Amino acid sequence: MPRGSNLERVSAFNQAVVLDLVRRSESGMSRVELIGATGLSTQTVSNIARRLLDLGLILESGKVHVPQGKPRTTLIIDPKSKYAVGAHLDPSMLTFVLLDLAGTVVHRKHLAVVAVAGPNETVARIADAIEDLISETDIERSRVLGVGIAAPGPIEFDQGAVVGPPMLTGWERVELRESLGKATGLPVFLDKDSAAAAHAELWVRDKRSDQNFAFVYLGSGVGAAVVMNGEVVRGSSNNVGEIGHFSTGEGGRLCGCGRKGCLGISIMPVELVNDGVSQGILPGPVDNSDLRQVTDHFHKLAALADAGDESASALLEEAAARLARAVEDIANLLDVDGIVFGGPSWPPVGTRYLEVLHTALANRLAIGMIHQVELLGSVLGEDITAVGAACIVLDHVLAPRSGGLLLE
Amino acid sequence: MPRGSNLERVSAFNQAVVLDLVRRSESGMSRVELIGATGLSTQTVSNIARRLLDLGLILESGKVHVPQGKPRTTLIIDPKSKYAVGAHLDPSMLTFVLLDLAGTVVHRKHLAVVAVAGPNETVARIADAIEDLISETDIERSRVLGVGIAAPGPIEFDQGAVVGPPMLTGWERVELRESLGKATGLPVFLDKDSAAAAHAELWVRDKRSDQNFAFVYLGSGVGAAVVMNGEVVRGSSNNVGEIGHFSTGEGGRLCGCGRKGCLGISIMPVELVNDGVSQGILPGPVDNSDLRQVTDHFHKLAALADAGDESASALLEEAAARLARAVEDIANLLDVDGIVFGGPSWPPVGTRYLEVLHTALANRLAIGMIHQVELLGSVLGEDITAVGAACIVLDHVLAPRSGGLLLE
DNA sequence: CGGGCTTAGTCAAATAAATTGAGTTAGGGA
DNA sequence: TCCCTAACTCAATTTATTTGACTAAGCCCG
Repeated sequence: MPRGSNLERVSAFNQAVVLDLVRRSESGMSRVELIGATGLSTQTVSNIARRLLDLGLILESGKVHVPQGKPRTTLIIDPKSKYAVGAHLDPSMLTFVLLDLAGTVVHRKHLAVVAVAGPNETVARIADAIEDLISETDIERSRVLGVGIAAPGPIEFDQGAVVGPPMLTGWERVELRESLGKATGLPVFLDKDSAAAAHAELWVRDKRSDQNFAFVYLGSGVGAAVVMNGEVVRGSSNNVGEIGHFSTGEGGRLCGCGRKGCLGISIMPVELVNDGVSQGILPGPVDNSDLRQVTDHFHKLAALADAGDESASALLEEAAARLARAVEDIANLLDVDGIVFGGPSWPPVGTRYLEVLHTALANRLAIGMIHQVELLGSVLGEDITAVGAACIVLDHVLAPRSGGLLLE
Repeated sequence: MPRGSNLERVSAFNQAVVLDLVRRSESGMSRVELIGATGLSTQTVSNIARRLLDLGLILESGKVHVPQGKPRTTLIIDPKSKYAVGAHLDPSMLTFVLLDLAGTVVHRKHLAVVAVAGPNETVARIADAIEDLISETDIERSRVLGVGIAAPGPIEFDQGAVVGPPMLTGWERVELRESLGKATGLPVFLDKDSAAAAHAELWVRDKRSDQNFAFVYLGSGVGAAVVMNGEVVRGSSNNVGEIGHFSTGEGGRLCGCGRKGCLGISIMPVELVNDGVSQGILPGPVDNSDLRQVTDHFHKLAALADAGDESASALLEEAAARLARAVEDIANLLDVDGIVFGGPSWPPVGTRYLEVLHTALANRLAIGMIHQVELLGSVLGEDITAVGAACIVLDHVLAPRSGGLLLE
């Protein structure tokens, strides 16, 4: 439904715009700079600054001397005013981070996933971990805005439920948002791991409203997220980016879906590790259900390749080539100005994959004649998903969204 | 840049929202209905309605009697108040339509493309055709808001230039917007054929802000457009949807890019026709550069298949199967709630393709367990692109865009 | 070292939008 | 005919941004 807007919305939106600018600026912003950046009048910015100061969200820090005239008063975010918890429910590991308003990780925590534990028990363990995470710092609980939790897709966003991630047995339709909300007493935001990672990336990169990129997420499986005009695209059910069965051209491993060369099966760590074992590159056997062990072996495989093992390199390069084919299609379809790669499985193989990607995609992109398409590894490491989950909370509460102006 | 908003913007936006609702409603809307649909207050809607009446854009038509109380006054768009020209620059044909504000085609015109004529001469012919299109009706020129022109991608949107469509020789970097603007004295909007078609589809379908669909455009080649939240996604350079080299799995024709089974080469009419000729299904030879002839033969091929010719059917079904593979990937990536097919080459093969698509994609979509993904043929026929080009003009001038609330 | 200049930012009044509440209009039913 | 309801409008109020006058804080220069 196309809905109207009103003054209250405008006010809230403008305040969010200003707060967001201050929050994202490395070293604070003066009121004049905000005027330039927002297009708002002097007085409006002055009023909004006053309001945010009263709310305790921002602080007046030093002054910046300009060649002439009165020095500018720098406004900075008060990092200690609000916090957000981010959790990453990965089949191989549970990660928790506590972020302050400036986006700094204040505290973090890891927990092993107990495969036999059912959802109920796991939710209780997550709630306990979050409780510990907060209490181990001296932060007042009331300053915590909420909990963001990232899980493998697909998800039922409206119900806040995990539907049945391939690697988590017994997790068919678990209403994570409600149960975790009850257990913690905090607002809970559930989202896909890839979408969370894209939020983290969006936070780290320059915030420009004209940002268009796809985020390719490598974890136990593969997923993607799409960022258009500086916002993570949500799709009709918040399940954008299910690229596990993307076609990667001819040949390849036989996928469970009955076809060959699906992207997921071509680059999943567990598959590469199994091939590595059967080719005698890695020591075996590997228990495929023990994802911690798979991850370790995957790191070993990458290390071997880096050390010059030809067979290990060949395995990884075949995977990267298939990834390149999928990325080419994604870039051509979406007309992005960059593809960012990240996720738990990215760091060990990132450098190698990027080389293959650059070579494979040179002159391959349809929009190549109009503009460049950058290929980048995320600067964020293995915590990216949990950090992103916390960013979702911060963004939801604080950030200006284009739809935020509309009524209802 | 994240920019603020102000009251003036809100006012203009709300007015656009109301006008858009009235324009899209089949039989008009009363003020109360508008209040419900927009979330605005009684008085605001009353004021906006007054303003639009004064501008002559809407009319008070009849009254609707409700069980009790004062009857509702129906507001309808005044179709004759404004018009827009839509042009479709296709390698095989030039199409022109004149749309009124209600979206009805008031007048249309076709022109053969003269292959040997260069861009300059063609632009002059287009301008003449537009002049004729308007003057052949008794519509005042001042009521024409502008000209939308759809061309095969990729395009340079900022310069309003066609870059070099595969089928139009001599059209490297032609600044169509400027030259046509000078020739006609009207504002010109250049866009990709697939994006234009998506605009037309968006106009015809229920306008719901939660619309998410991909439009697959079959013309001389293949393209796509993406609609998210009721808006056509523009990408970083307005070149979303270059899916000509999408991978469609194993095998297939050898593409000019050196790989097999690219989507474009797999379903382009010219390729299917050539195969039809070489297999003796169609009479030959066919001059591949004469796209009118190719189109005719393509229709013949479809007719043969419909008449029961096994070889013709096999050709088309192989093409449809490859299209299905690409569509699966697109749907999974974008989490759309539907895929709409259309474009000049769609009508003859639509029914047949849809059957194949339905069968091929049943149980194939990752989001299938969350929600249905509809596969639909566009109800708009061969004029869809030209109509869409005109819709772009109307939308640009009249429709509320989420970004329209922001300053600058 | 004080006046002039420039830039940053605030106070107060004006403006413009939506909202609120009272009042009017137009029908149906008892 | 009177009462009730729903649709709509008029007038006053609220709330946001904007505009214009003013203050604050530094530098330059005579």
